[in-house]
Parts: sequence; structure tokens; C-alpha cells
Amino acid sequence: MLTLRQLRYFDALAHHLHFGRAADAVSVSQPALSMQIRELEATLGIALVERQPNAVRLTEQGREIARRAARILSETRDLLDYGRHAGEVLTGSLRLGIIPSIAPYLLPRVLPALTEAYPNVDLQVRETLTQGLLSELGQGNLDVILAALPLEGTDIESRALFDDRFLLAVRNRPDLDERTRIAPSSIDGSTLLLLEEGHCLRDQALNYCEGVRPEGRSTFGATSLSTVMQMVAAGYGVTLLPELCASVEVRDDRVSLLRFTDPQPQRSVGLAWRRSSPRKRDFDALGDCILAALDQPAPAPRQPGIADDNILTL
Amino acid sequence: MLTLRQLRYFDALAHHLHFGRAADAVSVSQPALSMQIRELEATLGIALVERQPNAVRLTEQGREIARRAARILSETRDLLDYGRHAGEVLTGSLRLGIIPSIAPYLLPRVLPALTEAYPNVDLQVRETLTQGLLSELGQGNLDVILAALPLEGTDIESRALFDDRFLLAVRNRPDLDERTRIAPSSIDGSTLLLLEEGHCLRDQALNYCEGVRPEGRSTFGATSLSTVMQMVAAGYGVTLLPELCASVEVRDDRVSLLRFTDPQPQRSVGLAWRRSSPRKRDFDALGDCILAALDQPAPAPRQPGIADDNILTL
DNA sequence: TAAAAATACTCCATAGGTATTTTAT
DNA sequence: ATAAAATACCTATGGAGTATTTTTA
Repeated sequence: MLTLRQLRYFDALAHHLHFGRAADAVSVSQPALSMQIRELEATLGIALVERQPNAVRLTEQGREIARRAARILSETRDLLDYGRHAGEVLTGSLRLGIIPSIAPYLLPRVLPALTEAYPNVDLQVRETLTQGLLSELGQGNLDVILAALPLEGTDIESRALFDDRFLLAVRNRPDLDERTRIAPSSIDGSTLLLLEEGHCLRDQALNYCEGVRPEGRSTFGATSLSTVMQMVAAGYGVTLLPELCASVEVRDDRVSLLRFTDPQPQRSVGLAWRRSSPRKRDFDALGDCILAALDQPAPAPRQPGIADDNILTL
Repeated sequence: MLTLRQLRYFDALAHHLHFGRAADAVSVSQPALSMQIRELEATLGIALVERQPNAVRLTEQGREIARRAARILSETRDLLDYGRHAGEVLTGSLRLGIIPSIAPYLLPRVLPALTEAYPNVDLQVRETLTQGLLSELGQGNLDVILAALPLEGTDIESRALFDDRFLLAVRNRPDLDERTRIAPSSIDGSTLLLLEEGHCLRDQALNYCEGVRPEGRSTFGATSLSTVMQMVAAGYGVTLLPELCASVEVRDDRVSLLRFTDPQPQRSVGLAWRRSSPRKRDFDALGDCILAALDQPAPAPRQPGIADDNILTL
């Protein structure tokens, strides 16, 4: 008889490829896990792993079973979640993944509002690149992610929250009038500073500046926007800065922000979750909360911030 | 701890809405099932059923859990199937659903070839309307269905096998030349004979004869093509007959088959299965087998059959 | 020889069965 | 009063732990 326990253990084994460590991961002894794997192989009638003293490897069929098991386990987690969170909205733990170009700018404004509106929520935030977030989401290690839309993948549902314009950050240029608009063609590929590979921001910037192929400084990607902005301030080049990040990243007058000519580049920021997730009401509430928090004026200095009709800070 | 056993029992309860009968269905005693349901409710923290002496009813949340449980159970069945049928193609049981306007005409030609090519297959055939087949397929009671494509529904994959032309069956008309072509507009709605509601053949016929709304005899649907053809032979009207059925249904010379003007109406016949099914290789083999069997001349009398260049039998 | 998985053996949690009680109509 | 689910209680299966052996690179 097939049991979830067998699938849980096998899932752990498929990840660790090591009986002992897999047993640790599911908090049982190694023989206990061995037996369940054995039992699973018996009920399926096929070999799932090749046992070698120094290496455990999945068979071809083992990989397929691992895929199916992961899916089933993910759905059982969702089923459990549904029970636990039936009734009340946004209670208990909520594991939220956010991309690096959003997290530090949005969280300070959203977190206070969220914990005030939903005091029983236990928010666990994880920050990585979109690709990692999607993978964790699929594996059931995250409940919902906040990233730039659209996101690839079936089994994924999403909700766009707001559009975030890109501005051009350049070293202070007192000679430029507030109304100056920059055309993307005027960007010099050799001085465009970008984040490292994998950041969606990098791809979006390159996509907008069609002619520019990564070369010169573009090829050496920074790991954080702060680093990039420091380089801009030091006169090493220019970069595309999401408006969301402006109030935090532009703290001195060594940097000016310029608007682009229409159509202005922008990214769409929104939430995404597993289609099978039972917590859509929670995600709705979270999305509403984020929007409400953004409607409030930013709490911080907001110093050289980009108000809608006061675009340029030189 | 959530177990598959709990889900299996709850699934049975959701179907039978009766603890005793559900327990029978899963071959345990009623208290055993009661306990597992209780345990499931405890781990989920919600009530799944309202217990009343004379009636068990699912709560709102119970229905949702039942849906999710059914899905999980279906995927575990697929996982088991994958194991059992890994390696060999078309062995063990294969539950095939076929619509009534295909089954009696195709099976006599396909079954011998199939059991010869795959002697270890245990084919279990079920015959119902498309809607019923899809529902059984989704619930995991069928492995694959043979019906007219396209079929609605996500989670469904299909493979078209062959196109089946519709011919017009009329009472013997010796006055008509073999080359006569019928235009759909010439069909009189009041004499068009159709199968009862739910048969895709009925919808396809009505769809082709655009002007004709069900009225007169069309509204009284027959339950089998044989009945319809008897009525045609008796002069009660005309009907659209799939070419596949011609050799069986047209046994005497009281009926003539006429071809339509181009573009001739036809249906696409093919196989469909759950996207998550692990037995796609089996379905491939089955499809190939059906096509091969159809390439052979029909074994039966084939008397007034519709050979391609000898369209009319008067 | 050493690392890692499989066996051996014991224990206990729990699923299941039978008999009985409770409950609501 | 009756049908049906819950409870009580006992049994036994099997999952888990510890200690040990086997395996092969």
C-alpha cells in the first residue's frame, strides 16, 4: 500500500542522494528511511535508486517518480494549508519571496501596515532572484512571491500590483533642465552600469536599450543596486533606476534622475503563487495591503524623491 | 500527520455520504473509517462533515478538501501505474471508454488485432456519452477514451486518429445517380432524425445543418443509431451517418447513402487521456493499433460499404 | 579500510476489528 | 423505535530505534 510517508522519505532521498542525510532531513533513523524506500520500490515494482557505497543515484524511473512525488507532496501541503487557514485571513505563517530590487524599498513601507492590519500573521521573507523564487515556490517552500511580471510557468497565477517606471541615474548635471527627457538611443553601452546576470532588472534595462549589447562596464555586473548607484555617483557611468528605489538610493546631490522620452520604460510588479494554492484570499489581502501602503507618502526622508510633477533632481 | 489512508477514506465518504457504506467501499469497518475521518478533521483543524443521524453532509470546506483529496488520489494512482507499467508497453489492465457511435463499429475490427499484438493486455471497455467519459477519466476510473475531438478541459491531452465523413442516409432512391451530391440546405428540419440529447453526433449534425433548429422529428431523439437507421429505412426521415458506421448499419437496400457537397462534413476521432497519466506509451501503441486495424479491409460483410470511389449504394 | 546502506531484533504507536452505547428523528 | 455514528476495548501490524553486519570502492 502506497503511503505519503514513503513519498516524503523518497522526496528527501531524491534531494540529498544520501540515505543518512535524507533520514536526518525527515528526522528518522537511516534504517527507517531505508525500509520505506525499499517498501516503495516493492509496491511500484521498480528500482528507484542505484545503491553504491559512495554514491546514491536515481534511476531514470526514480527521477520520474520523484517528480510525481514532489507534486503530490506539494498538493498535500496545500490541502493542509487550506485547513489551517480556513476562516481567518492572513493568520499563521506566510512565506513571502521578494526580488532584491524590491525588497529593501518596499518592505519598510509595507511591513508596519501589514503587522498592524493583521497582527496574527507571521511573515517570513526570503530574498533571491526571480528564478530561485519560482523554484522555491514550485517546491512549496514559499507561499507567494513578489517580483516583476510576467512570470513564466504553468501552475502559476499572478496579480499585477503597480507599474514602476525606470529613471536614468547620472552623475549630477546642473546644466540639465528639469524637463529634460532622455532617449534610450543616447545611452552609451560602454558606460551603462548593470546588475549581475540573473537580475531581471538587468534584462529589462538591456531590453529597453535595444541597441546596447553587454560590453564595457555592462559586462561586469554588480550584486546590488546600492553598489551600482555608488558607481554612478562616482562618475563611472549611468544606470536605469526603478522609481521605487529612488527615495532610498538617491541620498545625496551627486546623482541626478532623468525621465525618459515616452513611452517611458517600466516594469510591472506583482504577486504570484501556485495555481493550486488554497490561500488566495491571503494573497488578495496582502496585495491590497501593499497597495495601501504605497498610497501613503514614503515615511523616510523622501529627500530627492521623484514626485510625479517634479521629475528631475539635479 | 496527514496520510493517504485518511484521504482515501474521506474520498469514499464524500461519494457515499454514509459512514457505513463508505467503510464497505474501502473494505474496513465503520468505526475504523470514523476514526480516520475524525483524525483528518483534527489535523486540518476544521469540520469536514455534518453528522446527522439520517444524513451525512459535507461542509463547504469539506467539499473543497474532497476536491483536493480526489486530485491527490488520482495522482497517486498515476504514480502507481507508472511503476506497474514501466518497461513493457500495453500490459495489464487498460480501461478504455468509447462513445456509442464508435464502439460497436470499431471494436470488432480493433479488438482482434489488439489482443494479437499485445496478448498481455486486459482491455476493459466502457461505453457512454462523451460527457460521462470525460468525468470518469478525470476521476481516474478510466485510463483513456476514444471519442470525437476536440474535447474540452485542461488536464486533457488528445491525439487525433482519423477523420470520419458524414453521409446522408435516406430511404432507397433508385432515381438518384451515384454522383449525386447533397447540399445541407436541402435537408428538411422536420424529417431530420437525430440521436437524443448528449450524443455528440446530434450536435455535430445540427452544427452542419446550420439552418435546422431541432423541431419536428429532430426533437425526439433516438437512443441508438440502429434505431435511427430503422426509421430511415421505414421512410420516417433522413439522418447523417458516419462513414465508420455505414458497413454495419446499412445491411439492406432500403437505404441509400448520399455524399454531401464539399466541404463534406466530418468528425475527427481520436484518443484522449489525463495530462498527468504515465501511460502515454500505451496510448500511443493503442492509437497505432487502431489505425493499423482500420487500414485492413473491414472483416464483416462490407456489403453496401462506402468505398472511396463508389460512394453511393442505391 | 572506511563510509554507507542493509539486517537483526525489540518496542510501541496506531489502525483495525467486535461489541456496545449514544444520539436524534 | 430505529438507523447510524461514536465509544470502548482488545489485537496485531508495522514503523521506528539501536546495535550490528555487509558491501565495495
